[in-house]
Amino acid sequence: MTRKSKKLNVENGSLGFAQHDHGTCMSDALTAADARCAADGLRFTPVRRKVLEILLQDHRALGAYTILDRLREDGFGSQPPVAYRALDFLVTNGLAHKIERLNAFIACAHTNHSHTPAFMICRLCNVVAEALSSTARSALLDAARATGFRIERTVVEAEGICPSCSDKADA
Amino acid sequence: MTRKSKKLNVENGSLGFAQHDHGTCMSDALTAADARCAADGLRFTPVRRKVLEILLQDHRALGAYTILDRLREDGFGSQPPVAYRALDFLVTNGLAHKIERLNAFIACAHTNHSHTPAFMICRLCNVVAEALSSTARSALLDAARATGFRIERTVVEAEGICPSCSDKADA
DNA sequence: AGTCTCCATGTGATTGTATAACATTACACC
DNA sequence: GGTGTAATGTTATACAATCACATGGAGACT
Repeated sequence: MTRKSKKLNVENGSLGFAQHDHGTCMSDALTAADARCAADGLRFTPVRRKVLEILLQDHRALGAYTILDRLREDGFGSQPPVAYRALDFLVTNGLAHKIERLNAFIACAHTNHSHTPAFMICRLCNVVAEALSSTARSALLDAARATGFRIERTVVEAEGICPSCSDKADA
Repeated sequence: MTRKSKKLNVENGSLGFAQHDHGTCMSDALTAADARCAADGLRFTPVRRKVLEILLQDHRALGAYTILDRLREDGFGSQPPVAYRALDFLVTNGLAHKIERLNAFIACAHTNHSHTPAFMICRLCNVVAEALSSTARSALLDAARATGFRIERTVVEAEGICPSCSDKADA
């Protein structure tokens, strides 16, 4: 119910909650996406690539209209469907995820594995970390099986305080 | 958004997708809410009570504007904040939950326990079942502890096909 | 070559979701 | 009564998502 700041912004690249080499992280992800699309016969068009680049630039979740603003700056179409269609492509093909809690999107951090991700969202700095949570999912599957519910998709998101913000608060 | 086509009365039990006596279910929940608010010194005002009644009437998740329409029919304020503030009160005090996947709200099915709920959402009939999934939560907690992340809230939602719709499809 | 089709993109408009900001009223308490 | 706080009313707007339709380009095919 609480919405933090208007537009989500960047300060330093942080994947998960650890520092990393952002340059290679980004180019690696892009080449992986290239390979993946080539292998599966998917068209990795300029808009789609650009949106993925935007998402990779900071590891925070970005709202569709923030993405749209950046697309416009780079000369792409400026109407909502441009962003939403690209995002839909990326999400459908596992290159990005939607964070339902924030109505926002983030680049996938584990492009290689097919996975059902879980997210940890820091409500102070807006960093989002992606975890591979097969355990949480199997727990859900058990609960579902008991009632005969057939799961097709799962949303697992935790909101709280990341280690870095926790340290700052202690100081 | 939320479809209303189907119908009203019985469909979803407190756990799983069983039938139940909706009349007593509803009045029980309301008296429980009364007691809870009295005990905690919370003001269960007419708008808040009305919104909870609306949510209890069907066990589907309702969008804020659907709720707002019904409030208007009953002579309450008709602007968005009226609904959102009441919903915020109900969610904050555990009398209702927000389904992030649907941007919609549902009455709590386990008012007595303090719990971290998990939901199963049928994408065909829109019924939402609330499960008490301590297991899924503990799995998340483990993942969080490993990174030093401090969880304050969790969102666990599964989307799929409920038993009832599954049976219809087989027929 | 041509042209056909599919898919992606561009654009304008609209609907749905949520909050900001500020005025006013109801209530508890001294 | 007066004062402080919580709740409500109201206007306006920001943000999220989709519809509908027009355009254009890449590949397939003859």
